[in-house]
Amino acid sequence: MDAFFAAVEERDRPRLRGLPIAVGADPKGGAGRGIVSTANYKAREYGIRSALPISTAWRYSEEAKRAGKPEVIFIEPDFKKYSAASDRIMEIIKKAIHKKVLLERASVDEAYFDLSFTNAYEAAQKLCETIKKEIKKEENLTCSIGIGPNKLIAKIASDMKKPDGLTVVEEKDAENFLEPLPIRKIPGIGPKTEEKFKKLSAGGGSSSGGKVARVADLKKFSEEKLRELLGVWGAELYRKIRGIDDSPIVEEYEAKSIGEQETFEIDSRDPGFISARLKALSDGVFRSFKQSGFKVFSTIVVTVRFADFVTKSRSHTMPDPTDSKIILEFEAFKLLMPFFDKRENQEKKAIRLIGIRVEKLN
DNA sequence: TCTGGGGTCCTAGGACCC
DNA sequence: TCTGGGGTCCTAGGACCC
Repeated sequence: MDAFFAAVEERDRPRLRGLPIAVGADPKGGAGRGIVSTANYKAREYGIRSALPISTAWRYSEEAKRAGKPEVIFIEPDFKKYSAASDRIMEIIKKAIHKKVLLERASVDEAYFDLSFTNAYEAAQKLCETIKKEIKKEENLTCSIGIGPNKLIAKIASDMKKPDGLTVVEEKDAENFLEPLPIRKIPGIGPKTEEKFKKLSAGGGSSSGGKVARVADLKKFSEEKLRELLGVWGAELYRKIRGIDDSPIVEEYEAKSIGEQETFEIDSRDPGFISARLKALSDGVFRSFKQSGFKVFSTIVVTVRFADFVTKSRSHTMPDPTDSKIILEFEAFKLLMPFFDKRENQEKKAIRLIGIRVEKLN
């Protein structure tokens, strides 16, 4: 889906049509914590995009206002609404593919489906055009679709002509399609890996060659070299940049963990306050755990992020799996305690965030 | 710029077992 | 005397994705 959360809000509030919209944390007049979840395309012209601190987005909006442009509309996310829209969109796709093939809901606004039953790229394209039209008609939302020989190519293709795009990359063109792309376009290459390669020369150590910026540059590395640089993931990457991906479409998968975390409005050193928040988070996690249908959990993880963003976690695996809310709270509290201790927290740093998560679910 | 909240997967060291 | 090799589980941290 294109700018999904923002698009839903814009759709539901006709008076906002055409205005810059940022869905995310409450900006609180520039003092808000948190980030932008989704910016619509108008807001992107202001430099506002996903993951931008909401305080920065607020500043950009103020600057635009002074320049005589419309100010940004800030909206807090309504996940229930997006999830309901997502459900309806998935139904539209299911209907279009006759329920006979696999549909993987990769996230609230992203899905993979197997179009090989169409037997030809042209027919697949036709079907996707129908799906786009149907989503536009039923939900008044646009999406961008990529068609390719595997999930990797399809995903990258879907991003090529946003918004409202449809991109087809046939198997024979896959390698040529990838070569000119910045390496960041490969799912799994994030900011750190991009930086790492920027510092390397494209010759894989040889003196010639510029920086490794594009997939074509990455292809000069041997599989062994990529493995050395990135471990197991390096070997996968070697195949990915050649357009090879045999990951299957997975209809449903089981959760491996359930957790909640919370960034405080103001960093805190108050054990009473922090413990109370931990209890509230435990309650929430326990509720989700119960709803999930799992019967027991074995491991509890408590996370603490300090004011300087240094993040620590402590975990405990119990000898016997449990379904007890009391045990969850008690063990979480035991894991949190050391962070109030002088030895663990020598400078008595204030705490910015705490989180709790349960794992080893059964 | 000053960094959310929900997750997944990988790595590396240490304990422990045979 | 001073010590193998294979494997699993636990813990903590880090990178990444939407």
